[in-house]
Amino acid sequence: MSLAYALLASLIHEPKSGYDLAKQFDGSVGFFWQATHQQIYRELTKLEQQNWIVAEAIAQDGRPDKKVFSVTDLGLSQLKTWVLQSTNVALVKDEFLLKIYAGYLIPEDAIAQKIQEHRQLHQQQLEIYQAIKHNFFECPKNCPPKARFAYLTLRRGINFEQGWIDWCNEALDLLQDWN
Amino acid sequence: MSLAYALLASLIHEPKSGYDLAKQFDGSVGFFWQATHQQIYRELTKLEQQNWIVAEAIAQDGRPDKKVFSVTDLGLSQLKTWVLQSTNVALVKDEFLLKIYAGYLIPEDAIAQKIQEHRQLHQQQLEIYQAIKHNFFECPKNCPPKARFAYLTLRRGINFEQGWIDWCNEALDLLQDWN
DNA sequence: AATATATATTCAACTAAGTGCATATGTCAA
DNA sequence: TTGACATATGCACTTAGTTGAATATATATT
Repeated sequence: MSLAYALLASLIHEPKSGYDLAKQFDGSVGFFWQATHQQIYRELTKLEQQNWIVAEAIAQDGRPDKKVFSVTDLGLSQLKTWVLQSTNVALVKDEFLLKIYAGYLIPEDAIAQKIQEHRQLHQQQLEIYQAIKHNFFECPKNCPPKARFAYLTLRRGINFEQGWIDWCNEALDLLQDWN
Repeated sequence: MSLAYALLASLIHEPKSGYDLAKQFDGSVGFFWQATHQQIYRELTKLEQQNWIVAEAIAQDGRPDKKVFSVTDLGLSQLKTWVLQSTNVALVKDEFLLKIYAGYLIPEDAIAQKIQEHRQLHQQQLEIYQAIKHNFFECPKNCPPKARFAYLTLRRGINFEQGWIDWCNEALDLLQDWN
């Protein structure tokens, strides 16, 4: 359902093939929406039938042909309508928190180790975001509007990862404190 | 897949009926895992067949009978095994961020309003979490281990909501600044 | 007396999403 | 010259999740 709009948002940013979309949408939309290539090709077929997007066959020398999709006027107006609609807060579905909740069932050093591993994963993601920030958004004020809004989502990514790291540190302190 | 373990984690905390589980699992697991009552009853049937849980029929005066499920030894060991397994970082799927990403397509005051609405929703959730904290976790050090781990998940909820509120404030400032 | 709300469970049908495999073409390196 | 990797797309199957309704009992409200 939202996948359609995620694809439109990515394609309007810049036209691309299903293959390109599958590679994490473009390393940008992919941070807050993902889908397998199966889902993407299926959805693209649907969107093309509805005339929300059009395909252009591009012959490539060497590589197989690709179909580059662009958003139509109809697709653009559908996307705008959707963006303006009210949005519910996304539900959190997090296996890790489920495991923390049941953490009293396993040895304490095992749970501490899990938290440390988790912190490292978020640390890595934070570094990715910070690299993007320094490479592309040194001065977001000078960026065109399109990039500014992408920057806002990046800020949320940084905020999110830092939040996890802070929580991991706090949780490890509390575990120690409780001993 | 994880639903099974979410149910086990909730049932081991305290045995309950499908109906109880459906009411947001118990206002606790429900903050980081959700399912409809359909999904829950279906999964409970499966878990009972596998002998991971057992049902006890409770006759109630007035109300219809209910089946109260408890986790078996087999179920407990399965849950423990699962908790110890490695966990990937949960993928973020967030419609709101998708809309922010495409925010340059709509008028700026419309997007600012969306951010304000979003901030209010997170503010409300934060207040819920803080009320739980003050009512049940005034002194988590004195709580039994089971409650301590629930407290850790609550801390993450507070951290998460505060993170969103901070981001909303920052985003609104940036939008103003860019004008 | 009728309506709404809450408890408690289940069936059927559907859509969305994910896994695995199949099929092409071509590059590059061992 | 075989094997690994990257591009590029698609089908079939399975599982996960949603929607809508049906069934049953009891309390509270209007």
